[in-house]
Amino acid sequence: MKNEEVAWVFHELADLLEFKGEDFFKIRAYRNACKILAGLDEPLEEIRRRGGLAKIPGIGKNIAAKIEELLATGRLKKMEELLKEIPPGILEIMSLPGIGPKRAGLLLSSLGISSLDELLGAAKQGRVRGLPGMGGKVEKDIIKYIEMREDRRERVLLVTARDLAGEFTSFIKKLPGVAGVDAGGSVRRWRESAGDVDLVVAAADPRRVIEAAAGCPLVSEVLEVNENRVRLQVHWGIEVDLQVVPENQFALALFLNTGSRAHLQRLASLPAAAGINFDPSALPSSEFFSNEREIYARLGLPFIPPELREDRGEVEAALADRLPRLVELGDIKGDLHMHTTWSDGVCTIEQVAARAREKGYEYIALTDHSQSLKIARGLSLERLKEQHRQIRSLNEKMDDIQLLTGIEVDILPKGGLDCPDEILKEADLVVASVHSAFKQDRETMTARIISAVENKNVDIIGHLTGRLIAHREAYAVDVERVLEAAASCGTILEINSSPDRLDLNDQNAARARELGIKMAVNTDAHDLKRMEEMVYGVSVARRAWLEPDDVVNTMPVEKLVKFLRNR
DNA sequence: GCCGTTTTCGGCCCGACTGTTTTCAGTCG
Repeated sequence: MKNEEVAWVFHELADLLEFKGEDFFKIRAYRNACKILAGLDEPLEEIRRRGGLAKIPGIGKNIAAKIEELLATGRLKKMEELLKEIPPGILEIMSLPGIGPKRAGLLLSSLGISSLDELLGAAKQGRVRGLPGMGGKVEKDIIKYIEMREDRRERVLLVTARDLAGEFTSFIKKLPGVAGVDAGGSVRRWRESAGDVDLVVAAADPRRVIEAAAGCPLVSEVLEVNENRVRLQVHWGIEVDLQVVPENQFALALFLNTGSRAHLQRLASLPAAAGINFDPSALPSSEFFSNEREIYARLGLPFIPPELREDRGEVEAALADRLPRLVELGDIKGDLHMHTTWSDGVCTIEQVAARAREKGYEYIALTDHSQSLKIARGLSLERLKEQHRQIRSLNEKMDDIQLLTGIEVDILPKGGLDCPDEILKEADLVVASVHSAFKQDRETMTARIISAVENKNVDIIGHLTGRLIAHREAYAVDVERVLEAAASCGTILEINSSPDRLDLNDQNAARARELGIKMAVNTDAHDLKRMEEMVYGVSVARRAWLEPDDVVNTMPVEKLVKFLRNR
């Protein structure tokens, strides 16, 4: 079992216990374990082998034993017992915004509702309003959120699609007769979510590859087969579309498969495109290309990176030879938004710094939460000062990486920041973000965020819109007005790399670039594993046409420090 | 359920918002 799968069991266990009304602290211990396990960068199997499970901070004897059981049997007795008394649909109901254990319990006991379908039906018949504590608004929200979920059921986060593409690719690669395999489609263009995973395989014998692929342990069902394509349902709730082509058609197939449709249509309209069939079903073609560069050259164009292939002006830019030199992961020299055990992170400053050094970063900023965010153990002013003292003293001991003192300060509901200016002034770097009162009206929220943009001590605005992809809408905020304010104040905007945030998104980041705003691509990591998510933020930057100069954390350390000081 | 140099029990633990109320329960981050 993978770490994430084990972590997920504890997440569900916590939900079930919450439904039962068990002890708050016990539930919190499970939730905490879930967070810790998901953040480990060593496989649990290995930790178990050397008997280290109970030594993980936050994992005690009981949870360690449950992990053992899961790794050994793939099951958890306690979980199975709970599921005997609680219908599994309850977990889905509880995951709706505004529905917690109490309301889920009430729905079950008074209306016998134990699935989203039943709940939707009851809400539409107006049977939910009238239950104690639930009125028309709750009922309307229930309908809204369930329908929203159904709309999105077909798509998964990019990170999930990429993980799946990776696993499937390595399975296919090992098959005999396979000369190459790569993912196309939205996965290759790094769109924020994907409807399926498109794989292109180079092999002489399609039937053999298709048969073997259908036997991959990830596959739950074969949906459709023809002579060189197969559509497979995978256990992760997503489909894989596999196309097998002869090796000399691979580049063209991957190109056509990558899309987007709009990009291909735009290319097809070029005079130089005469003779090329842009319909993927026209393969095999009579023209051969050994790579995509040759295809673009044949069209009279320089290579266009997949992230740009959206028909947002990239073809015109290519024709004029004015494609951007896109920022790359290798350009990133540090991470400016990270959490440690001082607030809600699971690693110490030393652990984070050591990993950053391994990654070749020149600097990192430690930005733990501010005092108001109690749930994240936000730092009191005293603790903040103490942390900054520790960072400075650690800094003196390390000559190959610079640790910047920082804070992620809350932007308070009424505007203003959760930390006095004289203290913010002392920090090397200040990220300001909204973490409360998400439902304020557009005017209030916009003014609130602009108040932070205009504060001279704020360097970066964190995750500007607060959206969680497929889970929570952005706050009602007039992004354009905030961007204008940021442009005029010189405030940096964050591209948060967390795969469920990606906030700014590509379109907002592109607009910010037009306005001359500098951006910072940050992970907001709470553990070592999430430090690896930088690549997702970089992908947003690339889709937004950002060059290294647009991104402040491509600067070498001296330049960055000077830049921050002179802002 | 976890933790501990004040250590094997007792502490961990918050405030704001929302929709429903007419004084508050439930949810959330």
